[in-house]
Amino acid sequence: MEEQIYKIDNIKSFEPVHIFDCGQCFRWDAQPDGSYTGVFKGNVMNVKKEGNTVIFKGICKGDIREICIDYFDLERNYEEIKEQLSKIDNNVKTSVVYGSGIRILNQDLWETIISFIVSANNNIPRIKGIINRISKKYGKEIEWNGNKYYTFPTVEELAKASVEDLRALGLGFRDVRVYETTRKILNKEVDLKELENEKDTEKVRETLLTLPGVGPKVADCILLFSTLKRFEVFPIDVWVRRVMNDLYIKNPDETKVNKREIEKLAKEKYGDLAGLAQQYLFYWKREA
DNA sequence: CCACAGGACGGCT
DNA sequence: AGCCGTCCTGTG
Repeated sequence: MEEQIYKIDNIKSFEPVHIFDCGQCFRWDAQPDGSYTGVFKGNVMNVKKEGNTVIFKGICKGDIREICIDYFDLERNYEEIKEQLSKIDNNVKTSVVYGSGIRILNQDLWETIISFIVSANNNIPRIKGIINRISKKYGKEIEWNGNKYYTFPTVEELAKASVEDLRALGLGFRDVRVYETTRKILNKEVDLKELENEKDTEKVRETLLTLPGVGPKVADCILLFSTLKRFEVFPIDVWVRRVMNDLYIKNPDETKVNKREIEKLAKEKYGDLAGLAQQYLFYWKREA
């Protein structure tokens, strides 16, 4: 396949470091020149920002422009979203300025499910290592500029892995969860196509929760960070709990803060933009 | 040696 | 329902 290039001048609300380091994805790596290279949906791509221009370059399965518009959520008006969020309070306003170039990626549902099952009680370097090893062993190889990249395996490809195979890749106790979830999706006990067409968010969440390894937090991450694109959900992890407690609740012991209290607060304050608010707050608090 | 990391799960009250 | 110990592994 031929390399393609797509360039956007005068782009707004697009900062590679914000997008790839705000915790939504695991397959993008910073390059020595400050650009990022990643593999998604069978494509290999490099993203570089020079001034107000973004250059997308890569080996794509279709038209690079259409692929980027979809994956990087380019048709959504983040300027307007940030303006709305800034009106809520000064905390959110500060976080929005801090992570002004964040965008929520349109990631493959299947890959997002497995990735966030792997993320449970885990740290980012190790999560990335595990997903890379899974891809190298069960995905397809793509060569570009003398480097080899590996697509995230399809359901059928990953179904070839036994529990022992997964354990050998370093998944730890998550091996059985990934194995069983793969089986459930393979035999259509959970049909991902149907899930993508389901309008009712609560129904989608309930279905996700039937997958081994998918609890409340992982389900919300899948709802927000995949093609399901539910911007109203508010994934609560230790960092978000910490932020919400520091900013609003102010309980001396943050581990005692009730999760439902945080959910209620997020819904009241952020409404349908709760997921986006979560991303700005998370990035702000974790980096600063 | 120990704590901890972007939780889930099962077995208790 | 809520609480709590345990689950693999690498890093400090």
